[in-house]
Amino acid sequence: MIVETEAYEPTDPASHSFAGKKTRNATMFGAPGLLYVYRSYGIHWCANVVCCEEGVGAAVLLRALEPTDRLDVMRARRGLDDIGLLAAGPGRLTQALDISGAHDGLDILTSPFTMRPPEASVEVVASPRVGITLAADRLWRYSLAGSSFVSRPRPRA
DNA sequence: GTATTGATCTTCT
DNA sequence: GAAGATCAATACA
Repeated sequence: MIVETEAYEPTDPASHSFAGKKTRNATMFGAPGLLYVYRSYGIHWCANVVCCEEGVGAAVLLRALEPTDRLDVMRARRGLDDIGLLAAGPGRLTQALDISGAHDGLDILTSPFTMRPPEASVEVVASPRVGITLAADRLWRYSLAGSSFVSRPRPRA
C-alpha cells in the first residue's frame, strides 16, 4: 500500500523534466501510467509514475509503501527484518519490489504490476519534499496521515 | 542521540 | 570533473 509520494512537474527546478526532454527522463514525457525509473546517486533506483498526458513531463515519485503481503520476499531482498524499514524511502521501495532500470517505461497497470485505488477514503497530509536542494519549500510531498511507514519520521518498530 | 561521509553511476558542464 | 529526488555505516557529543 502506497503511503507516501512526491509530485514533480516541468516548472519545478528540482524535477528531472525541468530542463526539457533528455535521454535520462524520456519516459517522464511518455504516456500517463508509465513507470519512470532512474538511478539515484549511482546506487539506488527510484520509481515514478507518469501522471499527465504525453509530452508534459510530470510524474509522481513513489517514496514509501506499507508492506502488506509477501513480507518474506521483501525481507529477503532487503536483508532486513524491520517491516518499518522495508520500503520507507525511494531506494528502499524499489529494492523491496525488485524494481530496476529494466522496468523503466513499462505500464504500471500491466505485466508484473498492479495498481488499485484505496478501499476507503484516506487522509493525506502535505509537507515539504525530502532530499532535494531546489524548491524544497513546495508542499508536494503527500503522505498517509498517521502511517508509521512513511520515510521521514523514522519509524520505530 | 545527531552529524558527516562513503558508495557508485549517469548526465551535464 | 562535479553533482544528484539516497541509504547506511561511521564519527562525534
